[in-house]
Amino acid sequence: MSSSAQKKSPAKVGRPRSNDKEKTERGERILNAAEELFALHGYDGVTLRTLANAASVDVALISYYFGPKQQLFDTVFKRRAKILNEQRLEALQAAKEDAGTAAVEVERIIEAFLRPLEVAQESDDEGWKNYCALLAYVNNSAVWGPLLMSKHYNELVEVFVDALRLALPKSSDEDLYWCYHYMSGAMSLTFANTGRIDTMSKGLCRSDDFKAAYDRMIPFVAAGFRQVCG
Amino acid sequence: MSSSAQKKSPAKVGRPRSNDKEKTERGERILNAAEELFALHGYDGVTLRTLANAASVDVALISYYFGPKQQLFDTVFKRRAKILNEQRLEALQAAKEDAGTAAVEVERIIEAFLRPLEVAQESDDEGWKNYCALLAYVNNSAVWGPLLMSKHYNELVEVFVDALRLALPKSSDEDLYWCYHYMSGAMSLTFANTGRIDTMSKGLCRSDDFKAAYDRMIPFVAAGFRQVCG
DNA sequence: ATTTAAATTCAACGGTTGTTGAATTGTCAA
DNA sequence: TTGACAATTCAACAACCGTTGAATTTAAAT
Repeated sequence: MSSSAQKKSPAKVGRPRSNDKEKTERGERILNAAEELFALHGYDGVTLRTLANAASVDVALISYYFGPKQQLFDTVFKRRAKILNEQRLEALQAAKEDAGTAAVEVERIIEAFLRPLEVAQESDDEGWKNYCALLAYVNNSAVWGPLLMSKHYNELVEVFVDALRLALPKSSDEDLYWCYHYMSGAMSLTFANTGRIDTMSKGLCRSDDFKAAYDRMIPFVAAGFRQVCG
Repeated sequence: MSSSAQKKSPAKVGRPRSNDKEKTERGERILNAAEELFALHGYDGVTLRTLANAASVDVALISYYFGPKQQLFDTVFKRRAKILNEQRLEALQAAKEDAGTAAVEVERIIEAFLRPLEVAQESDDEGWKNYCALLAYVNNSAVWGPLLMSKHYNELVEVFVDALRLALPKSSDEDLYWCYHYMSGAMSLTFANTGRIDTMSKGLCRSDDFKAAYDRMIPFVAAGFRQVCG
């Protein structure tokens, strides 16, 4: 009889046959698992071996595909940023067209900014929920935030602040950016999905009731903008 | 000639003379450095050796004083929670006394909840700024949040939600808790002090201009509460 | 049919991790 | 004075870290 305590499958070496392909490719599986684990434990809380295990892949394959760990993190973060920005810009564009020559209302702008995130978090693709949690981590990190957020989201912010400036003509830019900051914070904590509101409210509210979260968040934020920037 | 590349001081072994005592005791120095490093890099991003170096202390001393790493983290988080809660409850109590038999106004409640944090962040004791950043980290972490936030801050939350319920008698508890959640998020991102608003606003706003942050945050949040819970 | 390249596993590398035990030096009470 | 104990350093532990090179198998190109 062979060696005892044999835990893993035989694991054949070499390039695999192309006919026995898996449902999701290995590269994608690594990114999905990385998304989830980085969001949950942060950059330093995830080891490549844990990740490899979660993705059912050999450790060395991660480096082979994505280079050093930092570069993998970058790739994960970048992956969904483009899609998200497009959806939000599209929503803002639609609001602009509805408004015609008039300035878009504050509520509509906030709606265009936030609602796509509800859609993402409620998506069948579980990965979107993980990505949002990752976004929360990066946004709140003094190490990653300044690099990654600016690089991938500053352009979007400019467009929305421009729209808000038109909707709130009496406001100063200083007021506008601070209010944007509060909105960003409220959004981030919703992303983080920590389950804290569940225990706080003794089960009355649920962290993953995204409809409830965004239906209230949009009027909350809009009223805040009007108050400070009106 | 002795060994070259001698970097550290001689480092005498054994208990030090009690007359050559340092300005801040070693135990306290460890906690201060831990506060700063954990806030900046998260739990897994800090090694005990880095910490020991930052606190000018031998690695083994950390375990000697505070036990395993997790326990140290707990101790750091716990240290300032009590003081902070007391100051906020005091502020709320003062507002209640001003109001007499009437319910306290929303603005005053939010003020009592948030203003002590501005005071803390502006304190001469740099440690308070670090603690706030740590609070942001814990609050946004799905790993630490549920444990530590509930343990040390749930009682305070109850008191403030009770006050808000009185100030907004038409509101449902569900609305109240969600609005509290948005406030908590806006506050957390301000704590995090990532410097992102600086680059976003091209230098117009500064992350560490706490007066500017809280002077706008209080009316922003109050208006949000009124809108959703009015 | 041969060669080249891609995809994979395995084993190892030097370095780092949290933690502990032994040794050392000082304090303080008996 | 002695003895218990507190505070500190040092050295070492096994485990784990990210990364790389060699070997192997298959696919694709010539």
